[in-house]
Amino acid sequence: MPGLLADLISGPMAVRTSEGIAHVLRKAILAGILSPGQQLRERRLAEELRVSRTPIREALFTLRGEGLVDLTPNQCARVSHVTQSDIKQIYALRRLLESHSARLAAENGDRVKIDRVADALAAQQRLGKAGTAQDQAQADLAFHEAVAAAAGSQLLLTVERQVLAVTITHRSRYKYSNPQLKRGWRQHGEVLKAIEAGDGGSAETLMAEHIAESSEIAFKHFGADRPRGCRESVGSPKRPEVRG
Amino acid sequence: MPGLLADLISGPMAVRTSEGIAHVLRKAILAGILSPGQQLRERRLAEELRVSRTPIREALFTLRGEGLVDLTPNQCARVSHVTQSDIKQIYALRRLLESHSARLAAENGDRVKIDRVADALAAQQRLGKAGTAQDQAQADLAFHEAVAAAAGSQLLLTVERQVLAVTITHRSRYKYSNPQLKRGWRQHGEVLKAIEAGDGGSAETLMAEHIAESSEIAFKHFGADRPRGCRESVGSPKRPEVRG
DNA sequence: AATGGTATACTGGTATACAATATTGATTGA
DNA sequence: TCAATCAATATTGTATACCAGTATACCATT
Repeated sequence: MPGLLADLISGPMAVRTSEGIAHVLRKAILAGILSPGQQLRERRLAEELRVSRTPIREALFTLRGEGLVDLTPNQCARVSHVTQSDIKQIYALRRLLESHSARLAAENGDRVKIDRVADALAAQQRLGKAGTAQDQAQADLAFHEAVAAAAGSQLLLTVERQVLAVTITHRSRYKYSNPQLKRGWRQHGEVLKAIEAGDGGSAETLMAEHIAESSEIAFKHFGADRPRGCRESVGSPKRPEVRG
Repeated sequence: MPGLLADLISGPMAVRTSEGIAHVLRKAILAGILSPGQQLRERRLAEELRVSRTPIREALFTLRGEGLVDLTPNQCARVSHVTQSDIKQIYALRRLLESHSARLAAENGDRVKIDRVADALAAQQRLGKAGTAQDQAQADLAFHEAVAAAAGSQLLLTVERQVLAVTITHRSRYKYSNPQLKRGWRQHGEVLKAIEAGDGGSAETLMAEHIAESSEIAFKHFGADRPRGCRESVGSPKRPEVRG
C-alpha cells in the first residue's frame, strides 16, 4: 500500500522561473493591467521582472497555449484581443459546455463542491456594486468555474477554464448596471437551487438561458482596435553617414 | 533507433524553427513513433534534429499546451499517457462537442465543407481494412474533424482538435475488427446523410450514439503503464577516487 | 542481505552572446 | 507635398556556456 503520500502531491514541487513569470503575466492580462493588443517586448519584460529573456520566452509560449497571447514570428508578442465574431463563438461554446456542466453538477456533484458554488455566489453578492469591472468579472466567472468544478470531470474543467480565461479579458472591460447585477445574481441563484435539488434538466436550461443573456450584454460592449507597430518610441536613428 | 525523427522533416522548416520541431514531434506522437510515457531528452532531440536546445524547448512548451507532452521541472519531458479515467472523460466531452458540431454542420454547413466530410468518409472506406492501426485512427478522426470544421466555428474546431489529438494517441494502438469497421462506416454514413439533409436533430443524435459506441471499444483496449526513470542507460559513474 | 551515504555524471534551467529580421525616421527625388 | 528609399538600431531567433538539480552505482554500515 504505497503511494498514499504521493497523493498529497498536487503539482510539481520545484518551481521553474518561467512558471512564475507565466503566472504574473496571466494575472496581469486577466486583471486588465495588460490590455488586449498591447505589445509584450521580451527584453523589457526581462528587465522589469529581473530575469533573462529565456524564461520570459517560455512563459509567452505557455500563455499562447492558453489563448492569452498572440505570437507572430519576428514580431513582438501581443496580448490577445477578441473580435466580435470571437465573442459570439466564445459564448456559444460556453453555453454548450456550461449548461452540460450544470447538469452534471446537479446529477453527480458532491456536497463540498456544491458548497463552493454557493460560496462563490455569496462572495459575488457580498462584493455588490462596489467593485471595479475586473472585480465583478472575477466574481462572476468564479461562480461559473465553481459549477464546472462541481461537474466532476477534470478535462471538462480544464477546457472550460481555458474558454473562461479568454472571456474574462473582454468581460473585465465593462461594469454591469445595478439591475443587470441583480438579474445575474437571481439567475445564478436559480441555477444553484436546481443543482442543490439534483434537478439536472432545470440546471441545464437555466444555465443556458443565463449565458444567452450574458452574451447579449457582452455583445453590446465592444471597443475599437489597437494600433500596430512594435518598436519602442525610438529616439532618432543617426543620420546615415556619407562615406568618402 | 536513431534518425527516425529526422526522416519526418520534409521541406524547409517553418519561419520559426521551433514551429517545425513542434510539427515533427506532434506527427511522431500522433503516429505512435513516440509512444506514451517515452522520455524526450532535450540534448538528444537537439542532436537528432540538428538544432540547438532552444527551439526544442519551445516546441515542448507548445506541445504541452496541446496536451501531448508532460513537463515536470528538472525532469525530462515525456509523451503524455492517458489513464482509463481520462478515456472516459475524453469520450464524454467528444460526445458533447461533436454531436453539437454535427447539428451545426447540418444547420449551417456550406456545400464545400460538407463535401470535405464526404471525402473523409470515402477515404476511410477506401483504406478498408488494409491500413495499420495508425492509418485507421487517422482516417477515422479525419472524418470527425471534417464535421467539426463544417460546423463553422473556429473556436469549436480548435477545442475539438485538441481533444481529438489526445484521443488519437490511444486510438492508434488498436485496430478495428472487420465488423467494427463496417459498423463505423455505416454510422458515419448516416451522420453524413443527416447533415446533407439539413436534419440537425438526427445528426446530433446519430453522432452521439456513434461516439458512445466508439467509447465502448476504446475502453476495452487498455494497456499497461509506463516505466519510470529518466536517465539514458548511464555507462558507469566512475568509482569515487580516494583522496590523500 | 538490506539499508543508507556519497560521489559523479547526466539532465534540465538560465544567462548571455551573436545572427537575422523588421521597424522607423530622415533623406531624397519627383 | 508626398511617396519611395535607405541605413541605423531595436527586436526577435538561435546557439552556446555555465549553473543547479537529480538520478544512479558503488561503498560502508548495520
